[in-house]
Amino acid sequence: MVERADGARRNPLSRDRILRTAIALANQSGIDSVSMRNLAQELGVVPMALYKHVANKDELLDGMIDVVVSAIDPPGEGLDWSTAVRRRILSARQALLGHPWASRVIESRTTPTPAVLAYMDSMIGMLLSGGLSVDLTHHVMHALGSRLLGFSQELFAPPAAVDPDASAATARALAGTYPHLAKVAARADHDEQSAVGSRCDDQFEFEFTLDLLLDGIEALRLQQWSSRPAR
Amino acid sequence: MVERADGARRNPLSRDRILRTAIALANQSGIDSVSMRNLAQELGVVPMALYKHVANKDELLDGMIDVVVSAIDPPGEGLDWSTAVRRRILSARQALLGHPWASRVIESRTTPTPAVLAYMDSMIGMLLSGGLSVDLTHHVMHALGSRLLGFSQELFAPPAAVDPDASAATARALAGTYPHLAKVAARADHDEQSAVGSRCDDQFEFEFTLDLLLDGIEALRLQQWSSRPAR
DNA sequence: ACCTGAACACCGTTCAAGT
DNA sequence: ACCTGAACACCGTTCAAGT
Repeated sequence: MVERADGARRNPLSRDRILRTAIALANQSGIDSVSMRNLAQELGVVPMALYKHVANKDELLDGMIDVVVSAIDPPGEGLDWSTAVRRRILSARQALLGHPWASRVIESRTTPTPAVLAYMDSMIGMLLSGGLSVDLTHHVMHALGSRLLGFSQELFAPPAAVDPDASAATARALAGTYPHLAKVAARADHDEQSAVGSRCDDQFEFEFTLDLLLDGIEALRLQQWSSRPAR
Repeated sequence: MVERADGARRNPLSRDRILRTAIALANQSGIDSVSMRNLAQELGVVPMALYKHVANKDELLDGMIDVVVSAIDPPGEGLDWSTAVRRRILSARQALLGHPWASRVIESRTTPTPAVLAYMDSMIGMLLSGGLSVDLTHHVMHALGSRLLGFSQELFAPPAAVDPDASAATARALAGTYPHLAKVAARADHDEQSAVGSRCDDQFEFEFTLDLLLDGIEALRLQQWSSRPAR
């Protein structure tokens, strides 16, 4: 048989190539299309070939997460704690924005991956060196929660692009059943002169909430707040 | 054939019975065990029998959510907005606490269910009648996000009960790689005199964050904050 | 020793055959 | 008209057979 330039030969399978292909596949076709079988086909190999580089699907998902999380900027230098944390969280948000599957996958893990642990450790370091007590830092980590990684924690995924006519009709119908909701949605729509798609400025909402939390935390730090009575 | 007391006869299949069984199954064995086939077996019917009462699995999940969300207390009367919202969110948290699968399922839906929409509408009503502007209310709904339904938005599920010896060993190992994390975790552990299981008081953390947000929002209301310049 | 096809135990859902 | 067994197109993973 002639030594033809088959993909496997020119581009041997590796954990790195598997992860990069899996991420590209998830970005393009959604996380549900990342099955071992489908991914193998994408790579031009038999499904079982993947199992030499990843133990199982969970390890594949962990690896995908670590690639994404590792792309978050390192802490900035010479900033007050609040600005430094703010910038880093916004960087995390940017890192995750191109990988809409990532937040769901991260949340589904029962055990944090190394890159996530390293990120959390670094974040805690920023808080401590910013003058927050160990006690306050602990509660702040809980309060920021998944927002640390840039999750918006909104309740619903942005509704896919909708037919304007249909959405106008349903909007009218909804206004009858959910008058308060319609009132707020109408206001938001009006301001952005969109039809009824209820397009919110996600970046604004994210920063609004983040600042609400950071400002509250800074106030607690200034008053030397503690979750336990001083002795 | 004798008229025997078979389950199907005494207890005919209905949408309600399907939903209640599905919820019980999810509570007991986890949401992954709620498959159409498994659920059917639990009910003593053939899988296809379910499809007469629910269109498909998505509709089943929507139904399960609505049952849980409908159990949240209605708004209290005669309270200031902040207290009323606080109580209701804590009630939502209680309602969801017995259904650990619910938050993940709610987040996985692309379209909100009727009960969730009704809850959100009611919450918006509470904010508006509490004196928040439509503009502020809009941003507050984003800021509270899934917390409105009692989600803690923590990053990782509580680690399942761990072997103390093993966890002590890994804790020492982790302390080397993640020193800041270990410092905060050790402090939290010490205070609760637990071993190294890192048992946090989830209720305290939830209320801490909720109050951080509500206090910040009340301050914005008092200063008549607006996301746009007054004209 | 390495690789992989077939198999196992699942899934949600369709569809045609049976009553 | 109603019900349901078999089938379809998947899944992650095991395992034994082939090289």
